[in-house]
Amino acid sequence: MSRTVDQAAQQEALSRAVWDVLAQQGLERLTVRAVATAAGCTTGLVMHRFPNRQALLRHARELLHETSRRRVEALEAAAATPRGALRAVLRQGLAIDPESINGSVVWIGFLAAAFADDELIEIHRRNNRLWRERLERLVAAAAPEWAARRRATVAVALGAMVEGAAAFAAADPDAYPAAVQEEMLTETLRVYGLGE
Amino acid sequence: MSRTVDQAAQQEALSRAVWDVLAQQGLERLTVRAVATAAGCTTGLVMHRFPNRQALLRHARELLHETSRRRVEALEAAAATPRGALRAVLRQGLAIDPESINGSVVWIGFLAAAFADDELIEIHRRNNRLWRERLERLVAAAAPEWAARRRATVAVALGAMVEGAAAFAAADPDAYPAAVQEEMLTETLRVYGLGE
DNA sequence: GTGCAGTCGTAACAGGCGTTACGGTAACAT
DNA sequence: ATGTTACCGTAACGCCTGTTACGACTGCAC
Repeated sequence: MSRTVDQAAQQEALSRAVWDVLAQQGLERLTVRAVATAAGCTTGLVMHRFPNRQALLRHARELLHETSRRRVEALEAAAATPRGALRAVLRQGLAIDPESINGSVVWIGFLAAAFADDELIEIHRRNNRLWRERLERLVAAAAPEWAARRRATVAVALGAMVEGAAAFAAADPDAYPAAVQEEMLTETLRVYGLGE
Repeated sequence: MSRTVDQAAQQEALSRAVWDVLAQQGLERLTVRAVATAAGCTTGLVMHRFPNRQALLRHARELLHETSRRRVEALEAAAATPRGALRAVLRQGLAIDPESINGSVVWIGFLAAAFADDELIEIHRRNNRLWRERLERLVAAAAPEWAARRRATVAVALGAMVEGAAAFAAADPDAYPAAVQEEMLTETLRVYGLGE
């Protein structure tokens, strides 16, 4: 064997650099060179770790999904009640602080990129369907008496609302402050009979 | 004077070409050459009509806002009741047929591009705030007894939900068919006491 | 110590990008 | 008819892109 480095850690660092560039410079400036600069290396390392730019973006996308899935699962496990879990999981999808605003910008960037990359759109669909199933499970736990169809409809409504609010807030944080987003979520859960 | 052409019509045709490229090829392939090809001309005409690429994108963005505003106003005027108007206006924001799915893809593309263009984000904010005010007015007309705060909260909730659903449907039309989106909207209006 | 394999920076490549320059053409004013 | 002016295709410019090739370096095996 020759010199050993932590390849997975390098891939993760490069993926984080992808997120940074996407959040701070936008999709159009998401170049291999910009990612390398953000990661503090050169294109040599980037192209050594990934076969091409597409593979880099896909790995960054997968890692982002995995990261947010883990965060969501922790929230779900820590919640005291099913309704608390539902609210906590939905709340983390909002863009209510600099970090989550960044996350939403990155999310939109990846979505826009996915329309020009079959594999990226596939990753999006797979993870979005998992997200939707999770919401259905949470809604079912929060309102066990509901029929499956109502659960599904409400899960879609809540998921779409959170995602749309995050997009609005990412593009115009002053117009959509945290309090507005939180009240929107609380109020919608309440009228659906899912308030705590 | 010299030869006369309809400059506004040309700008509109080029803007439509921008939408087409954005919908069919994505933001990354939205080049001046691609727009020219889609419009059936050369880069010569594009650069003759617009000082640069940014101005082209901004014009296309403004025109898109104006077009959808006109469509919304027609729907509003044609509605029989305030609640019918609210529902019709929200409904047109969904992605429920090939045309509106295209529109949503374009919307996401412009939003992603706006994060790297100060003037594009300004255009987005201005129009998004107008959109939000329109929803507040429609909610006020549909529920005159509500306090201003509740009107505002519900307007944000409904607007965000529609935008999020359109984004989900654009990325995964099979998973979010028209019926699912419509039921989501109908159900949410109903629980908010805004059903017809 | 020597060989070797993985590491990754440097430099170059071809291709595509936005933009500019130029010139032939076409319609209007006179 | 002629001059003039806007039109817009063609071709080129320099820049930046993703990708490849190369080679110096590094640490392990023996």
